[in-house]
Amino acid sequence: MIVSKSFFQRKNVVQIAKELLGKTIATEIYGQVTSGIIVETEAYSFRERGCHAYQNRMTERNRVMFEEGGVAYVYLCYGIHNLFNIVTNKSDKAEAVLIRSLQPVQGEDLMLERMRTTSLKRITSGPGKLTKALGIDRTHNGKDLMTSDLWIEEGIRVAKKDIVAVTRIGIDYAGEDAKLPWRFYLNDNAWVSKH
DNA sequence: TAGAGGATTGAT
DNA sequence: TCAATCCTCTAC
Repeated sequence: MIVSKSFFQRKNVVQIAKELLGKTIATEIYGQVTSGIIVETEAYSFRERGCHAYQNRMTERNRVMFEEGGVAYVYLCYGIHNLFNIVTNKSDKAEAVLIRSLQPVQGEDLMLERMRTTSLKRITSGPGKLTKALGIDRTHNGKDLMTSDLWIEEGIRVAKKDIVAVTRIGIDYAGEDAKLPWRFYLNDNAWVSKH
């Protein structure tokens, strides 16, 4: 079952980041489906410095963060990697959840081909890697997540005790906000990004 | 319009 | 520990 817009348009981005663990993200490109279970996420809000939209600063890049929840925010990081976020909350409340790691479910062969490797190990364990494995790039920026080529589905049930909350990665510049425990992952899951 | 740097990754 | 790599943002 596809996750509906109302799920993403709720106010609490941290809660949504937690609840996304266990759900499935899928793409269909040239008729070929690849998908994976979300095992690691991070929350971002206009209220804190780690966020591109901190203090409601809108730029050409982060414009879609100000749209209604349920669309994709994809941007290029370090000139090399596409990072995939799900925009949440109502319009003009710029919040999003970064998807950091997946556990492959469907289309493994195609993922291996895209990653130019023969081992499934760690193939989607990292925000830059999972976009490449699923074929997500900036052409998906602003796309509605209920469409036929990029969507979120219900997945596995996750127990609260299996969710670990820690600080986010790569936002040292955010000062005190870098200490927020807004990164979530499934305990003991082999597909979580290393760090 | 130039210059700096980044929500990363993989090799050394 | 460091380079790859290029787009975005800021300041001039």
